[in-house]
Amino acid sequence: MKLPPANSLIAYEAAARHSSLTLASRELGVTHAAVSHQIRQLESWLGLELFRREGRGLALTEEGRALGETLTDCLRQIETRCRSLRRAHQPGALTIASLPSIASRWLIPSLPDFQAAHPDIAIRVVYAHARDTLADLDADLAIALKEAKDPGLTSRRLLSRINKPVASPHYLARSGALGSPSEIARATLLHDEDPLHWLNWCRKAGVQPAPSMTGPIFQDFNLLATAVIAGHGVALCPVDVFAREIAQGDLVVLSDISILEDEAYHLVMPSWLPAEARLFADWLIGVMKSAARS
Amino acid sequence: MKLPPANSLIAYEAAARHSSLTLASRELGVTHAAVSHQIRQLESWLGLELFRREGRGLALTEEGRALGETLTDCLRQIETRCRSLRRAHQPGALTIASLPSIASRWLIPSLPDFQAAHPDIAIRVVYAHARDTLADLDADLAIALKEAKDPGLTSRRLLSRINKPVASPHYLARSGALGSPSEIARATLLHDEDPLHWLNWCRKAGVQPAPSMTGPIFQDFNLLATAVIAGHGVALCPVDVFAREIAQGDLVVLSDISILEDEAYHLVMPSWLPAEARLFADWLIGVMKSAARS
DNA sequence: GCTTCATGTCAAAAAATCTAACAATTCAGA
DNA sequence: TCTGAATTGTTAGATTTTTTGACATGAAGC
Repeated sequence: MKLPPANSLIAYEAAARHSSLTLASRELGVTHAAVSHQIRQLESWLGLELFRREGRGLALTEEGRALGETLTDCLRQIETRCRSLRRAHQPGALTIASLPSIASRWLIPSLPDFQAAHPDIAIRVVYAHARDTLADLDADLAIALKEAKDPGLTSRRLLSRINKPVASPHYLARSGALGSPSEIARATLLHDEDPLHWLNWCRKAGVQPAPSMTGPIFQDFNLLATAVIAGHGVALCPVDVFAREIAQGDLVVLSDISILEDEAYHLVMPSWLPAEARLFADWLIGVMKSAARS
Repeated sequence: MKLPPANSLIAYEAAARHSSLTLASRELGVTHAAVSHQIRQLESWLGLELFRREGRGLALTEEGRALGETLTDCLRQIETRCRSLRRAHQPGALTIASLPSIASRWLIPSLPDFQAAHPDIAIRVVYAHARDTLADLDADLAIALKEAKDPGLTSRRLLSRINKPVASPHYLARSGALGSPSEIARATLLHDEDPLHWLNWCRKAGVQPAPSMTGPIFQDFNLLATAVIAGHGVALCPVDVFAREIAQGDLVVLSDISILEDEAYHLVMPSWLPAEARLFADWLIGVMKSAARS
């Protein structure tokens, strides 16, 4: 294998990603002069221009863009691998990043079972948001909405994200039965961060959204969950996530008209996993499977 | 992005690939001590052992193997990209590595058309063997038997490799018509490097291979081609490669019993191509397509 | 036209990498 | 069991590379 000087590749990758020597130098913790040198070195090794210097600011050439993409891809992959190895060495410590909904409804309640079976593995759970990637989170495993396409990462489907309107029996007792979409649309609608969800549902159900569309908006999904279980109104919830509450009659599904039926919750992890993490991943998938059966 | 020292990764990759510091140091053109240093550095950055030192020789730990694989993959990808960029800069010079059969039957005969349309692009054709990879060949494009699975490489199917028995009209005039498999099996069989091909064909046709199975063996496919056209005997040839000769009656297909019907010739290239190379690739695919139609 | 921001350049300083020589270990064969 | 060849480990010092800091240059915005 005959590669350009490795450090020049690192420097170039950062510079290409930022389209800026200054930002790259800041990221790398060196001066801009150092980055400039490294890039010169790479350019002279390749015998071509990677940037067009345009006074203030850099513009990537076509070749530069191509190289930058490859480098970003590959380095990110290497970074992911190094991270997971590094953590793997902390014996028996495991960090799981999870969307709040799955964390509070599935992960935390089931965790004691896992702990009982593997008391030597220390589990740490951190919140993840929909946009976070595994690398950002500094976690061994992530529960996310999107499958990872990055090579070096593997995804396993956990639960469907299919959303239907649900309410508590208490609320229904007060409001009267909500049989039809138009009755639902006139109820107190509880929103998560994205008010478009109810709007989409109404459109799909073919009903006019009522003025009360401007119901309470809950930043955290778990606040919404608490509110709907407490009987504050009707919420659009992923029914698989609330399978237990629905089975026990604490929540009632009001309609089979659904949104987000094509999305799903996924477990995202590096393709190579240390033993503890693999153990945990298999266990979690098992929990979800048996839950889906029941 | 937070990566270990880049040079230590390069050194480790080579050491892991060879399972040897000495071989790695030779590849990198440094002393073994230097490689040893780099690997120590990487190990201490990661906080784990990558090798178990076993007296003479190294044994990779599980973590070491995992990291080594990722690194080899990624670095190879980067190398391919750098190579193609480097060559891209040689203005208008294009190297095509081709299997001898395609080179002499399709590439060389069609090349004048391309040259006429693009007189400024200098084409260099080199021989490739079935086992060579694009990176080994130092070429912009390769015509090979296998699709490239390496990310960063793209493959396009060119021609089927389906092989059938063919002979020249002269030979048939001398030998009499060869209508049945058993008659073919008793003819003078011309072999390429792999005598198993005729054996497989006989098995498929349900006939006993004759003692004359020990016919002439031609190292280079083009020698075989010359021999069969000159009327020396019957050869198993990829009919698509000889489409022109067959259409003009210089070769006659003796049977529809075929071997290698699932294999194909492919054009293998980096996913990103300089303009000239892309031009050539599109042209070549066009030539093959129009040939297949006629 | 002046200021600001970003990159380019250079020599000197700092840091890293590498080498050379020797030690230690293993393996194969005498 | 001994010996020699092959391989890795270790160290201090030499070498090379990288980085810095200070200043220069050029473009965009006011």
